[in-house]
Amino acid sequence: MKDRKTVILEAAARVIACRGVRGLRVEEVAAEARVSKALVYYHFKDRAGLLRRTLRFVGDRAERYTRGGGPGDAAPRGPGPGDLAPGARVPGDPLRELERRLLLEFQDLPEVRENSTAWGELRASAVFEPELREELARAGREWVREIADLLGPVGPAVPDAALVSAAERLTVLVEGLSTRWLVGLLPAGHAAELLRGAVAAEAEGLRRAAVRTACPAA
Amino acid sequence: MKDRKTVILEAAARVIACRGVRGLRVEEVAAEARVSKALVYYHFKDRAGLLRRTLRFVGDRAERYTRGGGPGDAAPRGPGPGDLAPGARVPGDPLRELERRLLLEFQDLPEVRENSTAWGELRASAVFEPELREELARAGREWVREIADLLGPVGPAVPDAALVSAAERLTVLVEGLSTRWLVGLLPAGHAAELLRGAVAAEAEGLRRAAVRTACPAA
DNA sequence: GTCTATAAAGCGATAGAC
DNA sequence: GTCTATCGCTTTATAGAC
Repeated sequence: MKDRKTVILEAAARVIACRGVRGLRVEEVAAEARVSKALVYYHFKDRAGLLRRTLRFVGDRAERYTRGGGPGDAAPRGPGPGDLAPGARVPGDPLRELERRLLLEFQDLPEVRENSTAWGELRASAVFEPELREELARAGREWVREIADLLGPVGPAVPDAALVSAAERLTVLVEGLSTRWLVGLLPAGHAAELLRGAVAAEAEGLRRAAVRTACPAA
Repeated sequence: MKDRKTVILEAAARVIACRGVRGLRVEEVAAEARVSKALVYYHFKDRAGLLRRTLRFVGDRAERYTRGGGPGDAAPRGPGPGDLAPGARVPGDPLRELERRLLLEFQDLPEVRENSTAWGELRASAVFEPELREELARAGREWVREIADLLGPVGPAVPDAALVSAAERLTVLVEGLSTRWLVGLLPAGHAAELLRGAVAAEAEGLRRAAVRTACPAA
């Protein structure tokens, strides 16, 4: 049972996806949600409030499709092999699992495009609006932590700092590729290929680091 | 002898650096340049014209500090070893030269910040404004080509496609790191460290690719 | 909670004098 | 080329009825 407030948030997400944060007009959101302008102000106080809540709303959705899981999710049906038992972590190559996870950002689904666009806008806007930075930083840390954990199994005894550095590079790269993909400068297939190359390069680097840690003499 | 037109362009670059492309107000540019609003319209026709010319102006400046060169330049005094004879290409390790080149984007100079900010805005805006894409694509291709050429010397007989892929990843990474740096989420030192790690990982990957090309049996 | 109507402000753009 | 003054549209935000 969707209340009007949620309807407005979904509408705002769609508007941001095609006009950008700074192109968002309260009136257009109201029209998209089929409510009056005044109702938007009633629920969200002002334009800035609407923006804040929409960004959080979008962030919550991203967690849903990102960690495959709960019922009712938009099934993250990656480009990989066939389906998996629900909830089962992919057993095979941990690198493949990591790739699959990162490639979710390039699914051509409306929800994914909306989320990627909104996050791109958030990043870009944060350069000029300091109050957006904390949320951005928090989301970034979680995202890096998740990827670092997925990187762990590539080899035994890799120092955590190295995992985090590699994860930081990979997440930054995914963000950049995502922007280019959204702009239309980079087909999803090419983005995927570049990403796989980076994953391979980072994994190789980590294995070498592990060797140096294990036997510093080498 | 700066004419008013140039003064206005410089003012516009500063305004973009602290308000963003989409936060730019013609009136603020006029005030920053200490001229009347009408004069801005006289020289640039309308807001869009001002934006176009400012972006080109900023792009030209970037080439100046990026390829070290002509007289009167802001000397690109990197964090590396001491000065070099003017015009001399660094002779030593080609990887160091590449790193130096990429690290120029993190110099804490007003001009560099302004340029990075403006390009970040251009990228972000292009998601919603298709007419910006061509210039973005052209600049991107040149930048990738330059980095690919710098990557060439890491090993003999590396296929060009591999160089281009690595260069694409590195440029995307630099853009992403630059954004985080501008936002204040990432100190320049940490950005430099991550970048060095990526350069090392990519170089190692290229060397392995070269080996596979040379003796496919391996 | 939701609407219609309207106030108030912001901002791009132009007219016309010098 | 440069200024002052102003027009007119767009957009945010509020008042007040239901």
